[in-house]
Amino acid sequence: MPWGKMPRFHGIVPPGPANRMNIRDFLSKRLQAAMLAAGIPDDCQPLVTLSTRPQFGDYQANGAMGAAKKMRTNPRALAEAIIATLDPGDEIEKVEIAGPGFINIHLAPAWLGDRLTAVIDDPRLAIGRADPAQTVVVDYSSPNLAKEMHVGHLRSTIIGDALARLLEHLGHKVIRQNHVGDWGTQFGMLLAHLEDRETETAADVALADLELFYREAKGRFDDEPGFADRARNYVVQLQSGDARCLALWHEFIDISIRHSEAIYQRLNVTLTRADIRAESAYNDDLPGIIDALRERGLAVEDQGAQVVFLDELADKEGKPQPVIVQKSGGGYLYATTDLAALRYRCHELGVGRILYFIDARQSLHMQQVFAVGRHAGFAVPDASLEHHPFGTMMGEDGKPFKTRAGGTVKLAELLDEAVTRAAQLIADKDPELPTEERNAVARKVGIGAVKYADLSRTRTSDYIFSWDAMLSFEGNTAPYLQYAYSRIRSIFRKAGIDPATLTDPVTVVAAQEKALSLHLLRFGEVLDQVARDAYPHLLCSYLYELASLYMAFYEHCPVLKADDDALRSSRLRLCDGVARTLGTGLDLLGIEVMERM
RNA sequence: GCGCCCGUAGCUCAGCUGGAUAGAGCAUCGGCCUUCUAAGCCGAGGGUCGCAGGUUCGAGUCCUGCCGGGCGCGCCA
Repeated sequence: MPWGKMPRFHGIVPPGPANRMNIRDFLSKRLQAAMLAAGIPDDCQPLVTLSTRPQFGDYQANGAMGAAKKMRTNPRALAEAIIATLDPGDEIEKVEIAGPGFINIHLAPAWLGDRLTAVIDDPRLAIGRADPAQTVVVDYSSPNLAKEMHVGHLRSTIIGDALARLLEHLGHKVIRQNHVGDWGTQFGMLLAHLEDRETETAADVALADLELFYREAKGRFDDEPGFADRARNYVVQLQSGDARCLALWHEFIDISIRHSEAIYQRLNVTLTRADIRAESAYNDDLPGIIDALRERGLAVEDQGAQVVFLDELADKEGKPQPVIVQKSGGGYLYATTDLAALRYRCHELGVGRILYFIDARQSLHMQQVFAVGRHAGFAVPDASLEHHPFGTMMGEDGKPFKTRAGGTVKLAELLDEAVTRAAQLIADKDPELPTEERNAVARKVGIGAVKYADLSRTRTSDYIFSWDAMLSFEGNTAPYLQYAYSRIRSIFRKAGIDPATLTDPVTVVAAQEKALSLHLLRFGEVLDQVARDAYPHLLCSYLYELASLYMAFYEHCPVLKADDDALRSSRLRLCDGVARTLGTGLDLLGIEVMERM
């Protein structure tokens, strides 16, 4: 926005239903204004953060120390000068100076209660819709259709889905792109094997175990004389559009897609067949990509291949590193396909932002695709191209993950085990739950635990796969959050109250209520941060802390048996706010909640 | 050789533009179910934040070097 068109504020407006400013930003602006009034240069930041301990208030401003250094003055005296000019309004109850010049801010409980009441009154919990909305492509999951989905596919699928849900919730137009691998040499191998198998049994039966089918084909490819040649011949025929090969290929792809669809459905992942835009969809575009690169002088022939050398991809000595876009035999590579996909997304889908959730090992590849894509004009200049990498899954020995047999753990097996264990636990804890409900709860708990175990880790780090951690139902896990939700719903069920009918204000009295209120008011801030940085673990941490604070509140503050009616209705509303925040947050992570568990 | 990521409690991990006494979960030990679901709550022990320098009033966080682990670096995807 040009400066001239900036709205003119005659004061710093506190957060309210009409604006989405979070408390920290609000306090920052209020502090900044006070600093200016105290004669502090405007390049000094107030540095407002959450306080580390209750005795240091709710928020603290650490900017006085830095400013004092710049001004060569005493930091405590400067802090005094700042709070002398600070307008506390109705929002700030008390401001104190501590240590070398920390400014500790205590918010007014009455204001917190008013603010929280407004948030709870809002069906969207004061989470606004982006204006203008952005068109965002989220590229995720993208399994190889030659094989069955295994635990290694979890990260991209689940993290990508969480971001797609979140961006949609924030009002953006999200286009999911499942860039499945359905093309290339390995499919020749599978087709040759499929053709042989089809004569003896139905393809569906042969493909009941995709992984086994792949291994059989691979085995024949490596050992059986003549098989590899047949496989390669299939690839050539496939790419030249041979009808019989295409029919066979379609049959295989269809079965493989049905498998991944079944996994998505079990995982509560929003991807559908309509979101698939496979590698093969770009097959006809590939010659044009090479032509365009050559016309612009970007691709040159080198050792028989078409290669792009870019200065910005140079090594330390300034020697440009190669990006091969066409093999010496004329074949295309996945860089070529990714460039075609990039062009399609930028020029046909018209995106403002593309998020790729792809393994960190492909960082260099993504960097190359982005760089070449920009130079070639496949990417539009104002589109944000973002690779959000994730780490490698390691075994318990700290080395890349393999099962004892040397293979991978199938996703379907992991999910089965999770649901089975959850069902067992429910049978022990609550044998009276009707069978149908028990199954539904077991599914939500088991699947939720698996997803949360993955989502709650920092995306970029390598991580260790452990059955126990994946299938734990205690501590910082999805079931803990679901349990907190169910406990709240149980209160409303017991009281026979529909929380949507409540209109009473929240009054913040007990310490547990204050901590809970402050935390609830940070929800929007966390969502914005996750939408920007694509780190779902931040939302997990937020929700876990919310549930923790609620559990403490639950133990210490009776709701239905509160001392008086006003307190009772205030606490009921607080419960409702927590339940809806937990429910919304978990839904954005693709994790379901339940009325009882 | 070059590049990217990582190294925090016995184990698995957080640690938000550098802030005050580095936090959780699991595991261990001790309490709490005649009161809204004990998948819970309260408490205890457990750390030279890989090592060494540097910048800073202040470093787990920033810079340099080293050690250790993972990954990537021309015709696989």
